[in-house]
Amino acid sequence: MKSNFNDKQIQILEVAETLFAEKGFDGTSIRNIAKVAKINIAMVSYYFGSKERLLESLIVYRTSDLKNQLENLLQEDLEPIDKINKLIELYINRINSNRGIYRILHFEFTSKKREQNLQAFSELKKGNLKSLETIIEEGQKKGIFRKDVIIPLIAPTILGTFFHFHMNKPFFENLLNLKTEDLYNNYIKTNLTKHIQQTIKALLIYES
Amino acid sequence: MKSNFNDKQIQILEVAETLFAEKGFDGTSIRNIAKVAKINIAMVSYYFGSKERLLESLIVYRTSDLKNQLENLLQEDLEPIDKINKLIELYINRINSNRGIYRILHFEFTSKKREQNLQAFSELKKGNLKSLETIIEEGQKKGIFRKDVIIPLIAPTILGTFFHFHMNKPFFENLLNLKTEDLYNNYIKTNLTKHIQQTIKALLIYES
DNA sequence: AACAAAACTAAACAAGTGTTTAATTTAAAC
DNA sequence: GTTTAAATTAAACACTTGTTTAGTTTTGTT
Repeated sequence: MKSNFNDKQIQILEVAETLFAEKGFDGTSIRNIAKVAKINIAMVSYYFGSKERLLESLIVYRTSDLKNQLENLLQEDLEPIDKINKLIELYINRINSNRGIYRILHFEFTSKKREQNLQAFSELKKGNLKSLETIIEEGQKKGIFRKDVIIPLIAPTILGTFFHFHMNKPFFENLLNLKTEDLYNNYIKTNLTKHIQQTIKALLIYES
Repeated sequence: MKSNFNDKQIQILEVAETLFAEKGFDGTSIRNIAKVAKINIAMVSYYFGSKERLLESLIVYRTSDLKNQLENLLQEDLEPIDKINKLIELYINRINSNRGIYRILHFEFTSKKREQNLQAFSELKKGNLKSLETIIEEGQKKGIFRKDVIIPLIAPTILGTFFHFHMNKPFFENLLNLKTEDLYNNYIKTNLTKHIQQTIKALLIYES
């Protein structure tokens, strides 16, 4: 699918992404965006209509291909537990390399202020949940996964663990001695991902 | 410990808590607070000095007694796994009935804008982690808990799961048919808490 | 009752907000 | 090369922001 945005729009969107992620939607002004993107302040209204619509465009711009990635994973010929592990890796990787937009989604679309624009985002989440459900039910049929787990709560455990870690970045950088950005990213890719995989595996396979 | 705030200050703090939680710090104006609290707009500056200092005061006002609760739990005569379960219950309960301030902490103190005020909050987190560590090491010594878990990542799993659930409240209300506030709260107290306890137990006890 | 400190108020302040306007420059089409 | 549309601009718009000021009212103390 070709992007519907031209170069200038993309330039604005990416500056907006950084600033919204850093200082929040309300904490970022159009003049702020314009200055960093080196454009005139009227260009935001010209291209996107309003600040609010700029945010909507940003979400469309960033979340359009996750669905495909998940569907491809479902088709792969793997054991359920390996699919789960791959799904976790996919999620963490994707969110971690698109921190900006996910931080924004996490922040802006949970406040009462913007409940309306929620629908597209909600559909995305429902689709993701469906994928997870398919994999787990597959494992349950095969007798590998326990059946008394609450599937919709597994997503919060996967994503919540990552987010809570990342939201407290300065705290964990200090605690775990992750002095450079590389060390921090590496810790996420190895230890944190492993921890989440280990947790979900234990939850799904453990028999009391 | 007697509160350092007088009635009027507490009145302002509680209105600020609700509004900050609903619309964020930047999304809430002093005039907004003043209107809801039915006070003059100058009173915020008069009592707290500034909007920023009002936020600081709010955090002090709300997070002063968690430490004691945790220390009492540590002293109780319980099996490690029961202590863990009780700790999870304590956390969820507490955060759930103080949603406002924890939402604010979660939102405002993870952005670059307010990294300075982070210290007191960081100390609180370190203390909490220490408590969790004590319990888990006790279980490991007794041979009940596995030893290859990364303890600092367990807190993100507990708190992150709850937060991610709560941050997506409208989504889960819809998905799980929790039409009233009571149903939603009850789901947290029973199913969500159970899910987290089950997850952590599986993680700590599971042997591959 | 007289005084002083605290509590409270309306008004003003300077600065910043998102958006619109009208004019100008650039690019594309013929 | 002229015409037409798109892109870009500086300036202005009306409004909101956090904070301060200079009073007034209330409260407590002697």
